[in-house]
Amino acid sequence: MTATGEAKFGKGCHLHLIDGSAFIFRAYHALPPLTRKSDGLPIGAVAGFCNMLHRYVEANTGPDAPTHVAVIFDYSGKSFRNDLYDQYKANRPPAPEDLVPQFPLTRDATRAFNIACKEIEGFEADDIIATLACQAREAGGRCTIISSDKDLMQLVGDGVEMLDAMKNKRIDRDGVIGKFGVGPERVVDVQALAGDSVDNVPGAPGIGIKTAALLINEFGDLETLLDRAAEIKQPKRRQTLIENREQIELSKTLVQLDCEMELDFTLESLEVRDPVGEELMQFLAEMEFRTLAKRMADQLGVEAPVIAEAPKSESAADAPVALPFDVEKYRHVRTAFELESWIAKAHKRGWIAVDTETTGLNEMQVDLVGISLCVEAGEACYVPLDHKKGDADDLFGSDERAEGQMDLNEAVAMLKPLLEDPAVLKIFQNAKYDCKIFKRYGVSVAPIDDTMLMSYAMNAGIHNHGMDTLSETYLSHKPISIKSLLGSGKSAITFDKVPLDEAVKYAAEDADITLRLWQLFKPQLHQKKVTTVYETLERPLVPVLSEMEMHGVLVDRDTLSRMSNAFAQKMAQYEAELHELAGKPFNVQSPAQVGQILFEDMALEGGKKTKSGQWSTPADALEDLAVEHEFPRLVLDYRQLQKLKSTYTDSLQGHIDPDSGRVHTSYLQTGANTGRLASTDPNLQNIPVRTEEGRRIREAFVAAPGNKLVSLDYSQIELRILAHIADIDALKQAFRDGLDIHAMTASEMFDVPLEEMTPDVRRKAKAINFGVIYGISAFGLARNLHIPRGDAQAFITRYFERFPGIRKYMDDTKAFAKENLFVQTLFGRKIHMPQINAKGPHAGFAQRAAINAPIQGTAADIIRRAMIRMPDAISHLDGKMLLQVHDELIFEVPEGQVDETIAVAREVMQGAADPAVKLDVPLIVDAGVGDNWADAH
DNA sequence: CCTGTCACG
DNA sequence: GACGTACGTGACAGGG
Repeated sequence: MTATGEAKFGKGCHLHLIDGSAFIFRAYHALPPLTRKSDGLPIGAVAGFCNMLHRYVEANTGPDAPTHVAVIFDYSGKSFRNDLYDQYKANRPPAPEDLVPQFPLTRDATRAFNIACKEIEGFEADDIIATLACQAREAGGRCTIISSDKDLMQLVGDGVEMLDAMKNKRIDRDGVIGKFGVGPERVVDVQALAGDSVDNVPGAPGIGIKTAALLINEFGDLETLLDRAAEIKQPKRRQTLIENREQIELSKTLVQLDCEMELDFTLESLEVRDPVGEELMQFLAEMEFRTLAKRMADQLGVEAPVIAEAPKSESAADAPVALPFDVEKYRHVRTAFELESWIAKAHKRGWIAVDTETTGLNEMQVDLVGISLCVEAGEACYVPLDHKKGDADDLFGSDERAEGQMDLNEAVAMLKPLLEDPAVLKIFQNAKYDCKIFKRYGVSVAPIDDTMLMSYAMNAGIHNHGMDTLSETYLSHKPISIKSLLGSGKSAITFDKVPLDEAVKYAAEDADITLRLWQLFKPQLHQKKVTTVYETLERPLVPVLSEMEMHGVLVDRDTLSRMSNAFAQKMAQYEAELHELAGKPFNVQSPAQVGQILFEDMALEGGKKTKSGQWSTPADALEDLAVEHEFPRLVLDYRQLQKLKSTYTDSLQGHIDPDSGRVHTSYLQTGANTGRLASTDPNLQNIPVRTEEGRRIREAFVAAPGNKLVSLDYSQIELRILAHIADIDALKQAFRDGLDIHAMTASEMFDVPLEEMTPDVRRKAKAINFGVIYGISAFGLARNLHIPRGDAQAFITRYFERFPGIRKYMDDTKAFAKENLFVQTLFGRKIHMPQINAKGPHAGFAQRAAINAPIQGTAADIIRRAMIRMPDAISHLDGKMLLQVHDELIFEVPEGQVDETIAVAREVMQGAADPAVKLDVPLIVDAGVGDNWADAH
């Protein structure tokens, strides 16, 4: 646009009138709830508004460019129409909270672009537009109204046209007739009759645009129609028009635009002006619109302003002011027709947040109850599929299906193509759970994103990653608690018994939250530099773990049952002996009672109390007493059996799935801050191995007939990583030479040649090696080795003399943690250490954790990489990866494929760091084979 | 629901 | 100078 000089508006002039409110609302709904980085001011609508203005200016430079332009706004508050009819626009919901502060900013934006900006108290934008359009027409010029508001159609004709900027469609006289069935001059008549539910214009009840147009065309105009209403043949219509004459006439005054307003400016003053570079830049800089500022600066040939990157904020206090949550807006999808529109929306958008509701938490057993979906923040639905009828009289509920539900199979069949569509991203909170459920219903969901894993990649060590925590921390919104729906304890119900209206709110909210978290987290992954961690270590692990868990491991119930009986017998025997020794019956399982007998009745020395004032009786304390007394020895033996029986032989039987006959653990991908997995329900990562009696429990973990269990484990992986990270030449060389690393350490420390090494010296060195990994302390080492603290300190001092690089690593790591509040693995995983600068007794704790985390975490990353590559690597074989125990992978393999599987899997594991990290030490994997886990290990 | 204890890497 | 300490997990029992 170029300035044309001051001249009278007239023939050859072309006025553009932009409906500002329409721009604002379109901008608001088109963009996510963006906020100004520096202070959290919502600016999404302003950003969209500016982009639209910019696009508008760009599009209007040709020969048909406007000579005059103005953006017209509604004056906030009531207009003269409210004086005529107090219900006018009364059912309009108030503007969204985060939009309100943006209204004045859009005026500023308009002025910054050097475009005339007009609003007048007591009038709506439409009236100003009408007045200006009429003036332009009378002066012999043209006028284009940029709006899609149908109220403005009454102005079209004689050089006035409308332009729907969204669809880039011009509306002329014919367009109006197409829409209203009458010419522009009669549009008010039709509107007066048809009314408008959006603006709350009453009109004539029962008469819509079609009928209104018919009547107006028959009678010519509204006044004639009302005067001759008695002639109308249809009795209903006749009666309506006669009875509602006053209301219809009022409606006409409401829809009739005012063309004769007094304006305090002239058409000429609206002449197109070029933007003033400095003013525009100042505004864009204030708003912190970097991209647009740069683009406009280039176009105008001025310097782009420097806009400082605001410090990244993480707490709820400066979280973005988002769209408020409104459970009333969530939809209950009852029919295939309705579901279809949500599916179409997802295809169009390219992503969808999904959440499943089920009858429980065990993915292998529970039934699907419903599915919630969300494509746009604040717009979510729930598709109930198998809810039961609530029945207040029946304590046990009813098995009858509730009304208002789609058929489950039909819904799943409709969703399957979407959930499997490689072009549509499916967003979950804890994807593994939902993917396993869908898998059981024949749907293989892909590709996925997972807000829980995103949070874990970004914030491990800062908070947990459950939906409640994430929602409260980042969205400042406390979700509906599942407890409030299900209750707790014995009287808890399952989700299929939850009334549909409550279920809709809860379930849809979960999908809404998931989508909003995703919108927030996705760009943050880059900012926090953990995209690679998320993309290569977290997301691809989901399908791998899903498959392992669903496959499960075969556990022999009879073996466990026999062991339980044997344990029970022995325990009864021990218990009798203990009661005898105590001289009275007591509960052996109660540490308090055991402590009382030991330290009060028997008056043994050295008893310590716990924080809560009870006698403390941990195993190592009893171990010391057991040297001289029978009672503590028996308590220890009893406790061991009790542990084995209750935690393993008894409870594992309860975890055998009745359908598969196998045990399906669940891995928590975000359970350990270091990157390790955790295993629950049951925990298969702590099956006994250290004692002979405990190890026999592993005999119950067996291979299916014709198969073997194969175990592959990394040898000394953490020490190898320490040697690499701390860059200790002697250790690295020892690993390259395949030496016994503990013996080598002992040799270095105690000046004993390798060939003269005694087991006891080696044992001490081994303890020190582990101590180093854990962030060694004299106290810890002393306790572990049962030696005086002074001796332990001497060992440590000696160790650091021999391996000064280790001390340097420890100091450097601590310093890095204190400076950055996190430490990192070799693969870029961040483990946050918020306590690292704490004073007092916590200080040492956090420092040792900081030393350990990069080592443990790097090992965890390596085995994750191996697991992610494993399914493809062994896809030509029939064996399956079943379990992971931190440095060990367990497979079930057909007998004939054992050797080949070991060869392939070993290769994958030993090469798992490549090519991302080139380790200075080799990774070595040991393998074992057997009919059960005890033999395979 | 919290604490103590103990199983694993 | 005293304090309290090996790192990371989960499950179970007892006891309020």
